Amino acid sequence: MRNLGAEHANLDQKVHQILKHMIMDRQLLPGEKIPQEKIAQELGVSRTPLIAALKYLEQEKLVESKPRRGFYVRLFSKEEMVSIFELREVLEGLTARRTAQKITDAEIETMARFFSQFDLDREIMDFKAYSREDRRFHTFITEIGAKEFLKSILETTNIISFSYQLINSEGLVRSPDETIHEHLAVIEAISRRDPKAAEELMRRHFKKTIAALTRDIKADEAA
Amino acid sequence: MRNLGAEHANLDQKVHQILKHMIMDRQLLPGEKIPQEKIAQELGVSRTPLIAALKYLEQEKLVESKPRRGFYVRLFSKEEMVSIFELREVLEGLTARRTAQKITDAEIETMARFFSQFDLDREIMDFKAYSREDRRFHTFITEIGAKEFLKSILETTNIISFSYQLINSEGLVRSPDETIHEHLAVIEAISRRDPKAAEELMRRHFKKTIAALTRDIKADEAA
DNA sequence: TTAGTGTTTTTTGTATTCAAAATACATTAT
DNA sequence: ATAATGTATTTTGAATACAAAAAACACTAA
Repeated sequence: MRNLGAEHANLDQKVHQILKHMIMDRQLLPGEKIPQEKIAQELGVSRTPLIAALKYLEQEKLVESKPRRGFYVRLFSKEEMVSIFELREVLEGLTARRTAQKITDAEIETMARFFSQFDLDREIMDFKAYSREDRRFHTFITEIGAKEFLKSILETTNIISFSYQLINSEGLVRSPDETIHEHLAVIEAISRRDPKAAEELMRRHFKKTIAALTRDIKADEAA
Repeated sequence: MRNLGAEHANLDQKVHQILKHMIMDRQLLPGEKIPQEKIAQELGVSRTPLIAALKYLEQEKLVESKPRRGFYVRLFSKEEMVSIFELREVLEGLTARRTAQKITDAEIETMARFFSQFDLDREIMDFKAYSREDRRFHTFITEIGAKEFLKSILETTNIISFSYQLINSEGLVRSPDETIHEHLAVIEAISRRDPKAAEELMRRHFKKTIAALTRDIKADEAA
């Protein structure tokens, strides 16, 4: 194999992205061991950048290293999912606050179009489309309100909750008909440039999701 | 050199810890380039685990990699310090809430002894001791209230604020005589097992610090 | 002097190598 | 058959090797 060594600046970031997608797309299943030599060959790189990428993922908690045994795709329990949503509650609350402080008029216009494809009077059937819009919305807010540190944390917590959809097929904990109103309320508060309300509403949105998750867990335990 | 390779399970975690301390203790100064070969030799390891450790630190934002140029100790501006304290506000707020929910009686007793060495009627002169107690307190709360993900994020934001002392020699933004009452209020709320108050008071504590920091920045700009 | 150019040295990113550990496999004894 | 033991294979963690890029240095020409 040719020595790519000095030609590329960042082979491990590339590998990192690929692995992340493999986990998100469930090509690598939770609990599974990651075969280093095999994947390295598939990607046409040596184990060096692959291991670097795996260590990134380890810090992002998407992967776990058992010393002398290798890397395994991480498995999250429902309890851990609750912790992750609690984190998102405070982090995205902060993001919403900051966004309300610094959003531009043009951005407010763009934001107004989010969720407009969905009719409030009719039951939302297309979960996939709604889930996608949900992500787009949270990403949009993040882009405006979060600086790099917060952004990188949010990115990984988001990926975690979306890639480990324990609840239903599209990673939604609650029904769109319930959450769309909360989303619109957040949008409205940000448009008003009301940081306090934006943070409060975003947190309430997550708190409800956490409550739903907790209920699910209790139901499981009863069963 | 002896091949430690297969004897140790985790050389890079060890190197990571050492580097972290070198940054905290200002043996490596912000902006400085990290000489890989030199440090590797000092620690008696090869560049492999050192680079792995540097990549950990990169994700923690303590270090920054300029492609093809090497790793540099990260430099934070006052504005970025504000962002970091905003993060701590919401994260430690969450931690305080969780701690109030699950603290044991024994832990409450231990917690009651925090800051007891300081006399409320007398001006606190020993900044170093106070700073140490401050850290101990935040670490104590974290141990109880934060699960792994939150814990690891808190650890790095803490290190950043304490290692980049822009304000005064011990990394304190405000005077102990001011903050000790806030600390005691948080302790009291947690002892009462009042999650809401604990979170609220912890956040208020940080909000005041952020306000002080912001004032400093404005004063700088005027000068 | 100073700017520009060529040359040497150092450092970087990645591949390769290697000993030790873990695992898989086979063989024998029960 | 099943368990216990020994042997071969694979995989891991880390050192080393090496080509290309960057930095340091030296020399010449304005």
